[in-house]
Amino acid sequence: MKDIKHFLRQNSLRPTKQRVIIANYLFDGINKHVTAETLSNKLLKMKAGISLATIYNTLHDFYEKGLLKKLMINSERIYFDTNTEHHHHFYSKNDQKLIDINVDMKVSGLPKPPKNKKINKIEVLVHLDN
Amino acid sequence: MKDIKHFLRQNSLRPTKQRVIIANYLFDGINKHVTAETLSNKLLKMKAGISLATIYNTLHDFYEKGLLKKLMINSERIYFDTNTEHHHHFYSKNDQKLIDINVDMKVSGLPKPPKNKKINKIEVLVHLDN
DNA sequence: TCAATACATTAGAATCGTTCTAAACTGATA
DNA sequence: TATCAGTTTAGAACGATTCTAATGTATTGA
Repeated sequence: MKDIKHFLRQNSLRPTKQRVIIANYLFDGINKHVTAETLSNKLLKMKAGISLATIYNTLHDFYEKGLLKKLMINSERIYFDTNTEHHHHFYSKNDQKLIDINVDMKVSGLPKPPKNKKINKIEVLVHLDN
Repeated sequence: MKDIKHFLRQNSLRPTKQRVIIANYLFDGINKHVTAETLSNKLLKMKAGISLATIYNTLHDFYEKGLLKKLMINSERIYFDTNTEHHHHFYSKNDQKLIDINVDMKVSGLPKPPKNKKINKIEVLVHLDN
């Protein structure tokens, strides 16, 4: 796709074959949460012969350009989120699945941060049963 | 310590030398956040010759008995928290340090959970700059 | 008290997600 | 279109964690 190439160039990323394929999938307008593994599986199904190393490289390249958000939900794998706006998540441990919470939420009763520290951002993770 | 042995027995854990040493350190009344690595370092300083395997085993044994909470803050290591009450955290990525938030906080504006799912718990992580 | 045994500890190997390496390849540029 | 910086790749390396299986120890019940 032309616009994906343009999009990559705009973000100082050479539109290589692999990056175009991955970007096309990730930025198709539907927000996604992927890990290197889930992305690899998806690409295998699409018969895009992209090596695991490139998948890792590309996710990190995109992350460094601010095209992806990194989520640290559990310590087993790193999730990348195509929704880079500040938002929160439902997390179902059972399904290993994340769901965006796109509504505004307020946290009240927050204590002062420790001396010399400033609050950067507040992350709310809503764990789901079942 | 007598009471630590008793405490371990109460939790169906044999009070072995290693478990007594580790429990004595972890449950000395001061809440702690440890990883296998930080605990290992601490024990090395105390010249308690406890193998890494035992440290992992013990942390998991304590966790399984509900004596520790597992925290998934970043994906590099697993944190164990001696404060097993429901509470939140400040997190300084810079210092790789966690600070308990023990006051009550309220989250408002939460959307309905997805169908057939129930909210288990809400975790608030306050990221600190600097 | 002591032998039997069930449970714990340990060193080192294995595992698994991720990163690194260095050689081959390719998009951009002049 | 030749050059070259940036990219891809297979496979090695890495680091946290788990496993293995041999050795050690707390508990039990006679």
